[in-house]
Amino acid sequence: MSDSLHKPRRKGEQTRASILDAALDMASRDGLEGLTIGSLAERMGMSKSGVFAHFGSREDLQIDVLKLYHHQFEQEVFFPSMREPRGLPRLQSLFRRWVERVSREIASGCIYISGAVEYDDRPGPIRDHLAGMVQTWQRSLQRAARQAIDEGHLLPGTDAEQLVFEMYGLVLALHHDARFLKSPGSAGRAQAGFARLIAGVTPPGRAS
Amino acid sequence: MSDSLHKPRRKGEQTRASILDAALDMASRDGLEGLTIGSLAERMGMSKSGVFAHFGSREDLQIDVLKLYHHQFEQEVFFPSMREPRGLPRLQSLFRRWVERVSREIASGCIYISGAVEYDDRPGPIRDHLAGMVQTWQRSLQRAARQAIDEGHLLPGTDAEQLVFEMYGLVLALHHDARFLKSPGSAGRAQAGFARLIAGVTPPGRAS
DNA sequence: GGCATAATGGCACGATCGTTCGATTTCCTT
DNA sequence: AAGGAAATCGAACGATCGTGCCATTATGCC
Repeated sequence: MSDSLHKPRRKGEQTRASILDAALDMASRDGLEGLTIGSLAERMGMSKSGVFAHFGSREDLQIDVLKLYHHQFEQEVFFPSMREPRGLPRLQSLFRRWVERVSREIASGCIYISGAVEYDDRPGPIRDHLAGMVQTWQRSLQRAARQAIDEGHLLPGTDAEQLVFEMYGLVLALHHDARFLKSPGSAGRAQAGFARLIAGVTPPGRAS
Repeated sequence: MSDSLHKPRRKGEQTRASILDAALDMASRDGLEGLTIGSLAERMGMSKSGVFAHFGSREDLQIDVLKLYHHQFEQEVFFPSMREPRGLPRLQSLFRRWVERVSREIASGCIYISGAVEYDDRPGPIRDHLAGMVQTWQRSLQRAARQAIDEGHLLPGTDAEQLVFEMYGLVLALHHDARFLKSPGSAGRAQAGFARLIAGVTPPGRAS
């Protein structure tokens, strides 16, 4: 489970890593703002100050959780898709892996999505980090879409930003319906929506 | 501003109504869970207990805020659209007024959307009320979509639930990009996405 | 204009929060 | 094995939260 394959020279570093793992899990469930040092310490079987000592402040802890989430997201969604051939295959892989990850996260929750609501009106370093990560992700999708257009996989004149806007909407709807409304089949709906979205901007005569 | 056109016989009723107005505004900004009796009292220029006395508990206050929001949403989006001719015009009116309302709410926020994230893993009466309202709204959209199919405005075999899933996604993306990322032009993207969505399930040869 | 009643304020309680500080235990190196 | 550094604990602080209780003020009817 632990994503820390770094050298655990000191013991404190590996406890810190396992604290971060637990914090990420709790923040996925209750939101970054719902992450509390007391409950985190209780889950770790440590004292509050023992946990606290590993991070300069709660805000630093939250930011570290954010960075860990970003790292996992990259490893699971972004990098594997970048090994797909550029153009439509890569764009499709990005979306498919994204949907698969969010679907698997239904029991816990996606921090990019919950964080967007938690920090949409709460300025500060956490919001800045989060917004930067989300924008990075959206720009990656836009770049893949533009490449698909350049490769001739999608119709010329296709609006890449509009495409990504609607892709993001499909994942948001998936997260909303599956996690909040507990509605089954949402992942399929997201995939179906994406298929129709792509079909609308694909030159005639192609196989998926 | 006050949505209470009810007879303010007692004075307490109208202060209660103005408290609710302020509470709705604050909850739109900071979320239902961020709504605090202390700050609400400060904004009203009252004591905490003075505010508290109007509601049996904070939870009751939150639920009343929810009901007020639901009422306003109905008045502004649902009822006016129901006066449109059944079928595609009504469905389009529902979406257009919905987008317009969420666009106007960008400075404050949509409680249906923020609440979905806040209460996706927090059982209780608030979640139950909220989920009921959202499901009611989705079912209204589905009914309008089915009627549009029955009227022949949309292709037979169109999946109404899939249509509403994607409509909801467009509004979620609008809320996300506009409110969190402060990205301009999101309302236009939502409208464009809806136009494309409808065009895909419309029989050939029609004017909007 | 008095009087019952409603509306509001003042104050305190207990819980929880992030954070600090000093003592104490555990680790790692030589 | 010993000693210094790192890690952890225990207790407390101040702030904020929702809530209960009782006194006080304002309201509206006869």
